[in-house]
Amino acid sequence: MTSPYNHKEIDKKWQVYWEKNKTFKAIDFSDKKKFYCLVEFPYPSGDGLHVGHPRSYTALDILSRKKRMEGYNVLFPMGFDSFGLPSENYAIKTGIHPSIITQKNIEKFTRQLKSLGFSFDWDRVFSTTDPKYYKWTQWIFTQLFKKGLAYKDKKPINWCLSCKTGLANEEVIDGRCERCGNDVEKRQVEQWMLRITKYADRLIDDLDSVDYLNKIKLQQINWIGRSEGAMVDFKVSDLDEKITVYTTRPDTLFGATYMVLAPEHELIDKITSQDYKTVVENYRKYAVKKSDLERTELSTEKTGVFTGAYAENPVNNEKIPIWIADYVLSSYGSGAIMAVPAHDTRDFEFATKFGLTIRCINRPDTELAEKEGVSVEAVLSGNACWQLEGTTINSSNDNGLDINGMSVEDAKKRTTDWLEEKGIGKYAVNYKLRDWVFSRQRYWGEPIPMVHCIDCGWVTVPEKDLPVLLPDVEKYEPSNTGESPLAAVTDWVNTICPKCGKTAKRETDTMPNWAGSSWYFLRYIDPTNDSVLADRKKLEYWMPVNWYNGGMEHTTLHLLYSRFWSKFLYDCGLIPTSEPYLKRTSHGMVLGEGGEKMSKSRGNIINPDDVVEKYGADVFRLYEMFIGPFDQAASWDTKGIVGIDRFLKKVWRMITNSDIVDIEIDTEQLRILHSTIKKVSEDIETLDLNTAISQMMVFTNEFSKHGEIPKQAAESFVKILYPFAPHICEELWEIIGHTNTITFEQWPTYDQNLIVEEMVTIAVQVNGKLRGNFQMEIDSNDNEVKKAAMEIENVKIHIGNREMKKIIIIKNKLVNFVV
RNA sequence: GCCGGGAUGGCGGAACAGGGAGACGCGUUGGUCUCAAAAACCAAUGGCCAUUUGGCCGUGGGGGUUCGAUUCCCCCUCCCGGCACCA
Repeated sequence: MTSPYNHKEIDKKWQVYWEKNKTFKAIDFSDKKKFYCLVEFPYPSGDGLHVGHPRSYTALDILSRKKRMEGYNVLFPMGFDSFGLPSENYAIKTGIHPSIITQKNIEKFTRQLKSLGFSFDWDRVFSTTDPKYYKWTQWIFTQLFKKGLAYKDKKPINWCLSCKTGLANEEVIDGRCERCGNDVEKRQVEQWMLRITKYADRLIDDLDSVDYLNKIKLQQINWIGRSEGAMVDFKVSDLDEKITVYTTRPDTLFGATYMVLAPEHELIDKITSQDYKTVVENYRKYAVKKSDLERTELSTEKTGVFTGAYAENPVNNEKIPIWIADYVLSSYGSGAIMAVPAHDTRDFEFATKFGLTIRCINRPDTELAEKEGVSVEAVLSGNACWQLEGTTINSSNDNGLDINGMSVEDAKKRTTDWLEEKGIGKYAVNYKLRDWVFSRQRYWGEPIPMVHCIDCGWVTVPEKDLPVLLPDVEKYEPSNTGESPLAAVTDWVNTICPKCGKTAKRETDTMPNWAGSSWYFLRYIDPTNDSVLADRKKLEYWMPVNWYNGGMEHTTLHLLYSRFWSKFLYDCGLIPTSEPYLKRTSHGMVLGEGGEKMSKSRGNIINPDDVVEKYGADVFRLYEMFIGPFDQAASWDTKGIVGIDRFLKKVWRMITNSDIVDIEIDTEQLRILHSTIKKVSEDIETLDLNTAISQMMVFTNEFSKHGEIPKQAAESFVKILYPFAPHICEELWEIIGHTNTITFEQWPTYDQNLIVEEMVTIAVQVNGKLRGNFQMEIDSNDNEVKKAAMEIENVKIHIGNREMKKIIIIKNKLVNFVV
C-alpha cells in the first residue's frame, strides 16, 4: 500500500522540476518539426485569473504536451496585454500609477498561471506595456503612416457634458455617463484612422487558405459585409449641389420617391430651407444623443424631419423631398440614401408614417409571394413591401433606359451601365467594415509616435528616437478639452520637428488596446530583439501559428485587426506569411453556477486559487475540460468537481495499489486499452476533451477492478493522461520506475484490429419501432441476420400476419421490417 | 434590430455519415465494510402503465421529408456571444 495522493507536494515537486530543467523551452531552428501553439494572452486585471482563462490555456496545453510526445518542437508562449481602461480607471480613483498596478497584477497572474502547470516557455514572456515591446508597436504605426494607411479624420466620440471627458462605449449606460449619470452626446474629434478597408477583399478572400471554425469565418465575412451596387448622384433642386447615395438596388431607382440624409450629413446646412432650419437643428440635437445601435433598432419607431429641399431623381427628373432621419447612418455608404419604400422595409415604414409616396416598380414573383404570405395586389398598390425577386415594372424613361420586364439582377446591371454612360453614377463595392479609429484620448496606452510641425505637417518620430515613452502625469483624467492627459505635460508635448528642427508638438492621443495584441504572436518568436520587431530567420522557422485559440468574443475585432496588421507587415516584406494563423478555434465562456456571468456584483466568482488549494492543479485542469463541449458556454458546478477528484484518486490507487505485471492482456482489456488510446488521440485533435476524459474513466473503471494491471496498459494510460493531468502522471511515471520526465516519451499508438468486437448486438425494429435485439457474429450476411431477427418472439408478434413490404438492413447495427 | 451560436433525464453532458436516445460524471435510493462515520466498493436510477416477457410517451414548441429524425427542411419561442472607445 502506497501513500495517498498528496496533490500539494506533487504539484510543487514537478513545477519546480520543469522550471529548473527548462523542460518546455522552445528551441529556435531545431531539426524537429515545429508546432506553434498560441492562446490569447490575458489582460492582467486586478481580480486575478478568471476561471475562463484556464479553459483555453489547459486545452492548448494538452495539445502542446501531446505534440511534444509526437516529436514536435513546440512553441507555447504566454504574455500580458496590459494597456487598458481598468488600470487607468483604478489610477484615476487611487492616484497610483498604472504601471505599478499593472506590475502587481502581472506578478499575481504569473504565480497563478504557474500554479496550474502550463507548459509555457516562460523565457519568452513580455507585456505590451514594456517600452521594449511598444517601441515596435509604435514603429509599426510609423510604417502604416508612411504607406498612407494612417490618416487623420473627424470622427465622433462619446462626450460627457458634465465630466467634460470622452467616454468608452461601455462607460455609456442608456445614453448617460456611467460615473456621473449625466447626458452623453456625440462630439466630432480629429482622430488617427487606419485604412483597414483597403484590405477588405483580401481579408475575405484569404479565409479560403486557413482552417478556422466555419462560424468564425462567417463572422469575419459578415463583419466586413461586402456588397455590390452603385453610387448615384442626385442633383439638389435650385442649388449647385449634388447628393451621392450608395444603393445595392440600382434597379429600384424608378421607385425612389424621397431621399434621406444622416443627421450628420455635411450638406444639411446648405440645403435646408429657411422655414425648416429650427426643426432640422432640433432634430440633429436629438439624434446626436443616440447610439448607432439604438438608431438602427428596427422595432423602435422611425423618426425624421423634412428639410424643405428637393432633389431630382436622375432617371425621371422627378422632384423628390429630402428628409433627414437617424435610421440612416453617416458611417455606412455615403451617409445618404435614396428611399424606395415599396422595396425596402425601413423606407416603407418611414414613408407610411410620414405619408410619403410609395411606388411599386417590381411585381413580386407569384409563387415566392405566396410562400412568403405577401399579397401581390397589396405590393402593386403600395400597401405592402417586397424586397425579393420579381419583374421590373413602371421603369423606363425617354433617355434610353428601359428595364421593364427584367429580373432584379438584369435590371441592376442595365441601370448601372446606363448611369455610367450618362456620367451620373458608377458601379461600386461597399463594405460595412469601416476604417479603424485608432486614437484614444487616454493615458494608459502607447503614445502615437507623431509630431506636428507647422511647416512639415505630421511627421513620424524616427526609429532612433523610439520608443516615445509614456511620461508621468499628475492627473489621469482626460483634460476638459477632450485631449488626453498627456496634453497637460507641456515640456513633453513641446518638441522639435524631426524633419526641419523647428519647434513642434507631439501627438497626445494614445493607441487603443487592440494595438499591442495585433502583433504579439510575432514577438514571442524573438522577444528581446532590439534592432527589428523579430528576426526574419526566426520568423521563417516559426510562422505561421499552427493553432490559435481564444474566446468567441474576440472572433471579429481582434482577429480581423491582427490579420490586417499581418498582411500589412507581409506586404512590407517584414514577415513571411500574410495569414498569421493556420487554424483558429474558440472556446465558450465559463459562467457562474446557475448559468449567469461571473461578476463581483453577483458574488458568484470562483477563484482558481481556492480550487487548486483544495483539489490540486490536475483536478482543476481536468474539471475545466470535463465541464462541457469546449466551444460552448459552460456553467461552473462546485459539486461536479468531486467526480474528477474521485477519478484521479482512483487512477492513483489503480497504479500504486495494483501489481504492475508483465503479462499478456486479455482481448477485452486490449480492446478497451486500444479504443481509449484511439479516442483520446483523436479527441485532443478536435478539442473534444470532455469525451476524451470520459473514455479514460471507462478505462479506469475496468482496469482498477482486478488488483493487478498489465504493465503495458499502465504505461500507455499514464502517457495519455499526462497532457491533461501532468503533475500526477509525472509522479506515477516515476513510481512505475522511470527516471525521466514523460514530456518526451512517445505518444502511444493503437491497433484498429484490436478494437473491433467479434460479436455485435443487432437491433430489430418493426415499422421503425424497437421490438428486440440479438447477438451475431460481426459481418454476418444479410440472409442470416434476417432469419435470426425473425426468430425473435416479440418480433413475430408485431409482424403478425401482415404483408411484408420492405426489409431494411444496416450492417452490424439494425434490421427494420416494414409491414 | 443585424450577424453568429445554443436548447437532450433532477443536474453537467454523450450519440461516427439519417439507424438501438441518455456514454461518462454529479445527485438520489438501496446494499457491503465499520462500534460509528468518512472513504471505497456493489446495485438501481427519463416519465407513465403492466410489475415477468411487455406496452405507451419522450431530445424547447408547431409543421414537413423518410421505413426510420436529437440529426435534414420550413415556421415560432427562449437563452448566450458580437455590434467597431471593454478586453
